[in-house]
Amino acid sequence: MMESSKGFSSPRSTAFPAGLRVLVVDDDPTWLKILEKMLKKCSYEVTTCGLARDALKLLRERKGGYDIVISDVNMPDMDGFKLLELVGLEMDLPVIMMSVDGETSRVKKGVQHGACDYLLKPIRMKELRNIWQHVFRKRIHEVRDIESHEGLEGLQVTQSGFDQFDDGHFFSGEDMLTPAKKRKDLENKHDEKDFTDSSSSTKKARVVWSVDLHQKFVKAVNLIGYDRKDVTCLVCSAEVGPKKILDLMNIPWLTRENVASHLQKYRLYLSRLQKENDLKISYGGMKHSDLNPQDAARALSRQNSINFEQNDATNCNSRISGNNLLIQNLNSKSNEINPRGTTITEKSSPGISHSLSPLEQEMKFPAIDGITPGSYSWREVPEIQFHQENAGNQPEDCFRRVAVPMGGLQNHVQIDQLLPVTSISSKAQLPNLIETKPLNVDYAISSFTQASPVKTRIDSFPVPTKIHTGNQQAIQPPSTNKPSMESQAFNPSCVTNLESSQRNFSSTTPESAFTSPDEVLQVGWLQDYSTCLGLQNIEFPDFGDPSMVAEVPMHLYTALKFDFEQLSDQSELPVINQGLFIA
DNA sequence: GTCACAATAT
DNA sequence: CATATTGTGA
Repeated sequence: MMESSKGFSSPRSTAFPAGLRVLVVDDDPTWLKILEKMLKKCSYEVTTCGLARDALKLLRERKGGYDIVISDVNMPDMDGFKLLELVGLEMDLPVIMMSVDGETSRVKKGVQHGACDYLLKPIRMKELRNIWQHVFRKRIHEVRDIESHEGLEGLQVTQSGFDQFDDGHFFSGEDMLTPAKKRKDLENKHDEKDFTDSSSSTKKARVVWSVDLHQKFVKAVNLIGYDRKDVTCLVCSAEVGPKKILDLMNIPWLTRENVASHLQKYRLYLSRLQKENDLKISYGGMKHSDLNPQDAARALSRQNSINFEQNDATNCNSRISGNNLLIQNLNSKSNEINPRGTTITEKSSPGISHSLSPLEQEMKFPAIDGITPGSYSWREVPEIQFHQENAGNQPEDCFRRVAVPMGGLQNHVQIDQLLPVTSISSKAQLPNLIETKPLNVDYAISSFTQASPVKTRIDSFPVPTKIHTGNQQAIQPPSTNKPSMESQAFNPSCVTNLESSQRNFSSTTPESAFTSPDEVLQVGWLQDYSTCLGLQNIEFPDFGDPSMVAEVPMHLYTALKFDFEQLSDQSELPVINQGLFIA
């Protein structure tokens, strides 16, 4: 820290870039001279060094005596990369590498291993003039890190995996396949613990509103307005505030802001639904205007807690079923349909004209909407799956198996930096596998395996008993990482169990249940809290994870869509209609 | 480029 | 606390 602070703070007199203390290392005296001259022209404070060894010595002796290092790659006494490594480990200074050739692999290597820049000789003034940016950038990161120092510790768990390179083998012969975009460095061991760590820990963990988490959220809301008749209303009313919800949810790591954000999204979602409903209704001819729906809802009275679920369930069905219908409606009755709130409105959809477009989109994807990563319907997942099962969709089947592993991964918090390469690869692979080789589950799984561990998500989802042995951790702080999931993920038995459990479920509740609107409602009801939630969590954990569901191939969605259309057709969600907020 | 989401700003 | 804006990943 000392070093960083003194950084450019010392030359207070001059504007920041000026006085930047640069250490230049190059075995070629000529270049050394040239660089020195150029750098001085930039008003930098220059120190030159013909030997990497000496440079290192200087750096060690005067910790914090330099702001940045510029080093040639090819040097007799020590490989430039080695110097880079040591500097990175010991003082975490920005290092710029340079060489005459721009061989890609070499540049790559330099950057991968922490060089903040790689310059090719001949070096021009303008390149040097700007090097201060690296110091500045680092500085900024430091500040950020300090500020957001909080709970991240636990999160860093998986970190880059690069951490333990401090021993010499840092640079093995070839390039490492994983481009560490940012150099994560070394432990702060050595005295100077500068919390600097600049590059890495920069990002904050994002809260992922998994189904599970959302359920807690909903529950909390219901608790607040127990006597309310209509949840939608409730949610949108002021008495529900984020603070209260947060308290009721009782999830330590969650912040009020998190809840507020989610609430906002949820409200938006509800309002959107309402609109859809209205449209549908009017289209259907039943001038809606009221009642039945309300009454029904009222009947639920004290169970309004359930309303939520109900609503959701219903909505979901309607939405799904509606697709085509709705769209048509829109076209004919474009009325007030101003789809979403202002925010979203702006997003006029492509091709389609006027106000319809936005809505159209919604309608178009509703089915997907719920499944889409991050979007998860507020509760319909299980049903969808259901139909899939019935449909006996091949790919689906496969998909499910593959997906299972992830079910346990429900994550509430996600660390951005980690995902990069791996997560991508896994995603890329899965779909293909599913589609092309439906039967080759093993293959899929295995490949998945490789990817998944890296995927850094914090597992916290109460996994189905059958699959996972009990749900030890209902909610847990981001800090916990569950290695267990890995093993679980690939345990074949999991798959089997899950499947059977699903079967059971299906037999219990025949698809017919979904045929009529009422029934839909009932089902939703039945399931309500204990049941519904239970089922969701226990029976269909895999579907609980949005990310996983996301892997479902498009055609599947399509298929589903149809199913639902037939099943619930005009079903109007009684409950939903209720005065959704604001209206 | 678009979209949804969550974070953050107002 | 509500709502608008921004940043980000897909």
